Amino acid sequence: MNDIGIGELARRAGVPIDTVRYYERNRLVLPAGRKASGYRKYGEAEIARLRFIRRAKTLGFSLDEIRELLTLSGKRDIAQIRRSAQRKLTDVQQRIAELERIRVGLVTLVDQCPGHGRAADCPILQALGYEEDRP
Amino acid sequence: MNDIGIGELARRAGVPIDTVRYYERNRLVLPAGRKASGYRKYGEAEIARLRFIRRAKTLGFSLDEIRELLTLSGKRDIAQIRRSAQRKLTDVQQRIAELERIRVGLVTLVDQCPGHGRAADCPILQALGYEEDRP
DNA sequence: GTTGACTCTGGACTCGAGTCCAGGGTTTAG
DNA sequence: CTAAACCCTGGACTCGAGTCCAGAGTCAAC
Repeated sequence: MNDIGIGELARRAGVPIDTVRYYERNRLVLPAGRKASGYRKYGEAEIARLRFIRRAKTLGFSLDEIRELLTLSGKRDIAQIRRSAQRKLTDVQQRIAELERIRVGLVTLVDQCPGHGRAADCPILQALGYEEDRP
Repeated sequence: MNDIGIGELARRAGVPIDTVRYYERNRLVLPAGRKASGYRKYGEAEIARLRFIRRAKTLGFSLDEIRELLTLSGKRDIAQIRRSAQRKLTDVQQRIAELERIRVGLVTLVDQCPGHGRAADCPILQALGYEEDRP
């Protein structure tokens, strides 16, 4: 079950090989080990990790943020874990709320759009144009 | 209420001035007009638009995608609007679902983390490591 | 009517996140 | 044994999304 090469890893995780090596250089995914030849070896854990990275990226997290997310549970200091996790959590909740607004805007657009509106009437814009004069 | 300059627009929307001009070059925000001097003029609509762009970006949308979102309701062909909006909607729903998984992972981490786990036990990883062998 | 803040254009620069070689070794199927 | 497919390192390249000038014009207020 373990011990797949970088090629298979890349295929199973859905990213290019070069990207895997790039992530390694940036300490996001380390090989489980190396063969005598120097070939990288990976297992199931690395596949999951890569898939997580891929998803988190489409959600707008930077590689730095993803690295943080991934190392959260590997930390020693529990208080610090909780603080970091709490911060990320707030962030994630905000993102969900904003996507929710966009979703509502899109639904409105899909099933009620009169087709005659100015840009200013756009339900998506309306869903997002609110509050906060100084960010 | 209308007729603010690029400086005030930038301040109110929370983006740098250069970015506003950059967005203009890329057809995301056009000035409402120009003064005799050539100075750009903006109104409330542009503030809302810029804020929308800022938020959408943190959600992982590219400028191209955001342009699409913004022009959706300005189109003539209703059928096409509905198709595009439907596609975006699916996308947005997926993002929400994945953020929801991350959120659950973080909550778990925050209020149940035993502090002794291997990386493989990380609730965030677990929340995202699933399905799909070929993407 | 000059000073300081604001704006213009055009182009160069940066930075994150890859992507793509070149020039080699390794593994495996036939 | 050898060809095809895989993998290695190091470094150059790209692309999106800004960011930062230089050199020059404009506006407000004193």
